[in-house]
Formats: sequence, C-alpha cells, structure tokens
Amino acid sequence: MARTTGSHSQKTGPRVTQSAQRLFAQYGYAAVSMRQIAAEVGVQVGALYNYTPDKQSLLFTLMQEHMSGLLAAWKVNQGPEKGTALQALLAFVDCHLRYHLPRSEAVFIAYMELRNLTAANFDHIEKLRKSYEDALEDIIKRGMETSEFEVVDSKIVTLAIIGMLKEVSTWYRPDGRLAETALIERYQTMACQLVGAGADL
Amino acid sequence: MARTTGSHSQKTGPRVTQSAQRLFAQYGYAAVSMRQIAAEVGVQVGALYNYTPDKQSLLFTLMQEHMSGLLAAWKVNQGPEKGTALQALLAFVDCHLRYHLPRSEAVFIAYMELRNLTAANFDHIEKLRKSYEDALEDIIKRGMETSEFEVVDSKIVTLAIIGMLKEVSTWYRPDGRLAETALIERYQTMACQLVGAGADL
DNA sequence: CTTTTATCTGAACGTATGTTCATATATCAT
DNA sequence: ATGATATATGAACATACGTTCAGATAAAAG
Repeated sequence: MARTTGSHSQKTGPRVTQSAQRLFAQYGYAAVSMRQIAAEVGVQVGALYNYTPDKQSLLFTLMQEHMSGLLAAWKVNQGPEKGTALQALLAFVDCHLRYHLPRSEAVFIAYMELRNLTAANFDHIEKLRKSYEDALEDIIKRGMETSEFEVVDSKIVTLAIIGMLKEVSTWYRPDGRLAETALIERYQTMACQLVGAGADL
Repeated sequence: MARTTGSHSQKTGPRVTQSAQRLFAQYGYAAVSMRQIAAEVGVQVGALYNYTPDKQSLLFTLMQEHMSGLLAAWKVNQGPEKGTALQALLAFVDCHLRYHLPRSEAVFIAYMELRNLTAANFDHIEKLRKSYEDALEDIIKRGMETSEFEVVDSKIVTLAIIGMLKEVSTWYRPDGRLAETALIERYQTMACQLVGAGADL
C-alpha cells in the first residue's frame, strides 16, 4: 500500500515542518528522531524525504525563517522615518515582544539549537542574530548622540536589554497573569530605565 | 590487558565528570555518547560505569552541584546581617556574576539541558532554581517596603534582572574587553536602574 | 611471595539511528 | 479509459547507541 487516500504534498509539507518544530522545541533536535516526526505527521519515515533533503535542513529552515521573519518585522515596524531614539527604543521592545510571544516554539529552538547547526548553517544564522543585535545598538548609540539617553557603554546596555527581553519567552504564557499589552508596557519602562531616559512612556 | 599503569579511581573519577561537563556544554547532552566521554577520559566505555550508574546521573550530578554551589555562595555572601535592600541587591549581582563567570560550561548546561532530565530529577533542580529566583524577589520586595526601590511589579523586575544577568554568560570571555570588576559595576548600576534606586553605587 | 581487591578491557546485547530505494498506488491530464 | 506523475510504503543499509559482564591485571594488604 502507498499513497493513502486524500494525502497531498500541500498538506504533508507544512505538517512535517510543524511537527519538527514542536518536537525539536520539546525534546531538542538531537533527541528527536526522523521516525518520531514521521509518526506525528502520520506517515512512514521515508516519506519525509520528499520534503526535506535531511534532518539538518529541517532545523536550519526553521531557524532561518524565524530569524528572517524577526528582521522583516522590525524593518516594517521601523518604516522610512525613524523618529527619536526614544520612540525607536519603545518600538523595538514592542516589536520584539509581539513577534516572540506567540512563537514560543521557534524562539526556544532559535536559542537552544545553535550548536546543532553545521558550521556553514551556523554562520548564516549568526549573521542574522548579529544584525538584529546591531539594530538595537544603533538605537542606543543614536540616543547617546542626541543626549536622549544617558549610557556609558552601549554594548553592555544592548546586551542587557536583549537578555531581559529573551528571558520573557522562558516563562510567558498567553493565559498568564499579565495581558500582552500590559507586559509590553512594563518592559518598555524598564528599557527606558536602562538607557537612563527620563520619560517612561 | 586491563588497568593500565598508574590509573586510580581518584584520578579517573574527576576526569569523567570533567569530560562529561565539557562535552555536554559543547555538543549537548543528547548529542554526546558515553563512548565520546570515555575517549576523552582515555578509557574504554565500560569503565565509566565504575563512576556513574548511568548517563542521566552524570547530567543530574553536574546540574545539582552547580545549583547547590550557587545557593551556597549566596548564603555565605549574605551572612547573618542583611543590611539595606540596596546593599543586598548589589551583593546579589556581585555574587551571581562572580559565581557564574568562571563556570561557563556548568552555566550552559544548567540552562540548556533541563529538558533532558528525567521528571524526578527535573523537579529537584527546578526547586533549586526557584529558590534562587525567590532570593532575588525577596530583596526587591524588601526594598519596596522600605521605599528604597520604586517598583510596581516585583515579579517582572526579578525576572528582568535574572534575564539580564543570565545573558552575560553567553558572551563573557575572561580575556575580553571588560575586566570582571568593571563588568560587575556596570551590572550593579543597571540593576539599580531597574528597581528605581537613585544611588548608583 | 601470596591473596585480595579495585579497576579496566573487550566483546557482546538488543535497540535505535539517518538515509536510500525499489515498488505500489492515488490523482491528474489527456 | 489510459498514461504520466506525485506521493507514499516497507524493507533494508551500515552504523551508533546505552548498558552489562566475564575475565584480565595492577596495586594494596597480609
């Protein structure tokens, strides 16, 4: 028996990706087998290779699309006119959290599975990650030049804000105590405090 | 041939732990085999089982000792008299960084390999982690009561500070731009900013 | 020197791994 | 209806896994 009734590439393809994402996030890339993914899709293991050349590509594609989406979201949010550095900082925090909070699985994978990428794939993802970090540091530097911010070490403050924001994904639940909007406001406030910007909102 | 010249439990035991720590940190628990550990120790794989009942125990012991050490370091640092909340906060940041910075491998494992613990082992580690988090939140709450700090949500601020501090371990190198002492001062400053404490140091 | 004990080897166990491929069949175009 | 194509199966490949254990050997004890 082969090709059971009603099955198409259009359905199976996305399911492979989704199952891989869910399982990688839950158990880790190395601990998940192609057979587990196949079982979750509802297919035999050989069929997966119609949709991915190998297991590594499954991981790389997930991370690459997550990071590209993040950078694209920031580019759209930024638009042509950038406004003040303070406005940009608030927008960055807002954009970061709105993108990350509904994507806990992809976020988890992006932070945990870097070392399971091949060298070439790692380099590619690392460039994306770095350019995202740079986007924030550019805002901080601009705020220092315009005296909106009071910061002695832009690098450290950048990393501190990134770290503070990353941590959110480890505990946030959509049905938790804080609504998304309230949470974003609190992190905007804290980001302002870290750059020594008087205005809170 | 067996028991090569000059080999003892006293030497091999620690080497097993060290090799496991190094390899788990570099490649991840699931991606490291007992044979790789044995090879790094310079021994056949069967010999490992004189020092650990199984692979899982190797991981659990590493994480358990790391977390216990962290809590012990804080307890010692705290001592009998706690001082002001601001002093405690500064001490917490100092203690955290001084403990974490020289232990990058153990830190990496503690944050990345939680999901590779069995349920029972996870519960144990999670309790330790939680009690560390609580230590910081207690300081924040005390500062709120004494009006030393200006904070609306102790939980969020606690997590933000923890996140900011955790991030350091992902990029800090002993031979980097910043000396340990200078780095600690900057993070103490940022912690103060996050709790709205006027005094910087 | 002899005996005991701690430590290690080497081989084996059953099971799981990522990947390939000949084969089969459902669907689509003609 | 017929042929082509896309998509699946199921079995097989070589290799790797964690763990066990009988047997060998070095060091310590007598």
